[in-house]
Amino acid sequence: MDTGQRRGTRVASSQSARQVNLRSVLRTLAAGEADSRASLARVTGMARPTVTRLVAELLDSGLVAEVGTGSSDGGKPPRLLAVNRSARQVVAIDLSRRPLVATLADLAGTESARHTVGGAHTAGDRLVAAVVDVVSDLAPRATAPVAGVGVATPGLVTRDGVVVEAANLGWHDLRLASILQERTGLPAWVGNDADAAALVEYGTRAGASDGLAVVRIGRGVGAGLVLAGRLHAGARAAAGEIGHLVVEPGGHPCSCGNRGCLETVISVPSIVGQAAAAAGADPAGLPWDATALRHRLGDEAVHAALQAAGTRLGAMLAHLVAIVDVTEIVLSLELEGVGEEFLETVRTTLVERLLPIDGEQIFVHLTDYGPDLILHGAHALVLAGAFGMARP
Amino acid sequence: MDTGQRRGTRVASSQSARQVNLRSVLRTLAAGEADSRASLARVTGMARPTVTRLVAELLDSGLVAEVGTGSSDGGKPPRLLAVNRSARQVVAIDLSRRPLVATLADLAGTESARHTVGGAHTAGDRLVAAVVDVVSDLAPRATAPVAGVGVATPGLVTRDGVVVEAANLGWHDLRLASILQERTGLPAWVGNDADAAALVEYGTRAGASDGLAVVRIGRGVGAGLVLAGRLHAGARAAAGEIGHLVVEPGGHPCSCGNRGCLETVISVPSIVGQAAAAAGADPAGLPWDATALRHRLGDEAVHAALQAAGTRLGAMLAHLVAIVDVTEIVLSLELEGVGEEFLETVRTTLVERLLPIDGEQIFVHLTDYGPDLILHGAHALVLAGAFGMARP
DNA sequence: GCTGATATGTTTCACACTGTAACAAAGTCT
DNA sequence: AGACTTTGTTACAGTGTGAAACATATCAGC
Repeated sequence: MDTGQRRGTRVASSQSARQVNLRSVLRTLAAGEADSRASLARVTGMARPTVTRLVAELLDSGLVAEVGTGSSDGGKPPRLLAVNRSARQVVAIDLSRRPLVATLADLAGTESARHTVGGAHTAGDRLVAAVVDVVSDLAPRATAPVAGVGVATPGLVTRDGVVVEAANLGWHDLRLASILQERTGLPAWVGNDADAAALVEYGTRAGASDGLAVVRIGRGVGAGLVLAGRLHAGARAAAGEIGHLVVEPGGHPCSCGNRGCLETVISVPSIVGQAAAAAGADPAGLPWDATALRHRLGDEAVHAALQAAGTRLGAMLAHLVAIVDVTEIVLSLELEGVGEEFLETVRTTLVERLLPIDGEQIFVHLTDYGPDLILHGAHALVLAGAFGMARP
Repeated sequence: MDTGQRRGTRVASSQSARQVNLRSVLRTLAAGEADSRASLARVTGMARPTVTRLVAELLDSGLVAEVGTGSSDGGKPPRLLAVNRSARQVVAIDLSRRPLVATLADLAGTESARHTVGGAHTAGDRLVAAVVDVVSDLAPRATAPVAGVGVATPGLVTRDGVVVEAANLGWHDLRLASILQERTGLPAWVGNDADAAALVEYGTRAGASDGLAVVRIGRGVGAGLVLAGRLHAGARAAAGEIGHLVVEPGGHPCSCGNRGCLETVISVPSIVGQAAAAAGADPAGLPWDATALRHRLGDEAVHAALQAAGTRLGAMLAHLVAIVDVTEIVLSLELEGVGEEFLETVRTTLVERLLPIDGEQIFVHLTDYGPDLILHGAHALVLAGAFGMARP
């Protein structure tokens, strides 16, 4: 299959057309939009013999299996097809956490191994080596062919897997995808952490017809966008880098040198800090857990801090919706114990800031993946790159 | 050629592959990236015989012509090829102005006829009829085959040419592209006015590698986005509809019922109104011309109003850049006589609101097309739809 | 001025893929 | 049981690309 992550003029030959059709069949099957050769032909618009041939190749490779016979509809009963999710395995790596987390899983995301490696401050070449090592360790344990390696990392990442800038990891213009491919012999896909998160949410959220945004709020703040069914990285791979957008000129100082960046208002340390300040407590060492904070600082202080953050987030999301027109927004909040109340604050502000009709159609949720969101995103990078599959 | 404006699973056959390659050749030639069969083969990656065949078809259709012989580079000299911009004509219609403006022009945009038709309040079915009429009037005057009709309209427009909502024109869920195609017999492309503007600016701005935003400021405010080389319409065709985003909660009342919408701060009527208020004058009947306003209201009042609008616009653009990461922004301001000073205010705010490195790489210009920007956009809709040509 | 080298453009042919038509297979309905 | 329907396959024609060889036209060097 295609190793993905190239750009530029691509020639259309009969062979490349075949790849397109092959992916189309696999994607349609994976999405559950068809379950037999005949229904595949109807859904994809291809002729039945063509589908037969493509399915034959997928059966050969093991990616698809015949799983029984369907009920007849007045004629010969169809032979049911399904993607064999255990036919390949995937190495997924989440570099947004330190130590990094890596898993070996099948196509459905069922884990068979998990590693957490590296000190909290491993960076630069040593981090590259650590990544290569963990792949070299996990890949041989696979009980099925390994489809590839997916890496989700903070920082700016181009479509072809070059980490333009990841200050915290000490990486600049690092051709990570190529390096991994060379040193591990496996195809590799590298993406920004929020982008990867957006990809996996896009694949699993029913409502996300062709657009979705994921907003990650942890130490920093970042967003990932799927627009028109594709990851949107931006001209400089900086799309969704909203953490250091100044939303309160003259506000609190930020690590970047400016004042009033979004991160100074809605990052988890900021929220915790606000709550501590309201309660007159020392912010240091406080847990990233709203329930625990309420016990220590009192309901009111925590509530006020969350209100402030939710309002600011809602205003930012209103801008996001007005500009790119996504209808699904998924939040990944590293502050535990935050629920519906916070979401309501966000939604209320969002609606207030948009035209009434506009705001009503926007859905804001919390992610269902919890802290493993990015890891699943790394997994989804491989699915999308190697098979064109949006859903796991 | 393809009538464009469809969506969904598209089958890849050898014939569709040929269309892709044919467009690739034409686009490469139109962009000036190649000028002979051999150079086309190099740039597009196709084999020389393939290029010869495709070029033969383009020569047959008259779209491309042999324009001479190039200088030899140690071998047989190449036979130079060029797109024949007078081989086709295009009907372009701008519905953002009342009365509407329609032109007949060749592919380069050279006009051979121009009509302004309809009263200032023509709407609904009568406006549809007026559009059909103007096409029926212009098309027969063409001295070359008409490639199609391009319509740029305010409101929400889907990719397949359905006007979902255009309140001022009295249109709701109007399948305008299909209607025009049926009643005029010509292929038609319909797009949002700001989107069309973005398309033509994208085609002609050298700096816009793969992303660009056009922000239109007139009676209302709207933006058009080209992302990753494609028009971005959004999930509900509402991308770039930033006019009624609330940026000053509790601010001035807006026609939409809310308060503090962006339009209440930076639309031309708002700017004029602000200047009038500062000078203690009656805003009614004032001209949309900064120079004239300075004479009537004094430098200071106009300067202050422009400063306020420029600052607010800069803040909005900072959000735009942080979210979608475009590096080129083109402004279309219907207030005459506004120049570099205003742009500097916008740029300064933009840079202040972004990370220093980020802001430096963003280019903000005024459009060079003046009031005909949207008309050229409508023209570009046809070029893009019928030929896949980004540049006129 | 002739010869070899070089780049352009065309012809010929093999190869790959899709779609149509016809057919076999395995059910349902009357 | 026989007609009908739907599924899946086989055979073949049509269309398109690419590789190799070839014709063509110029430059460079002797």
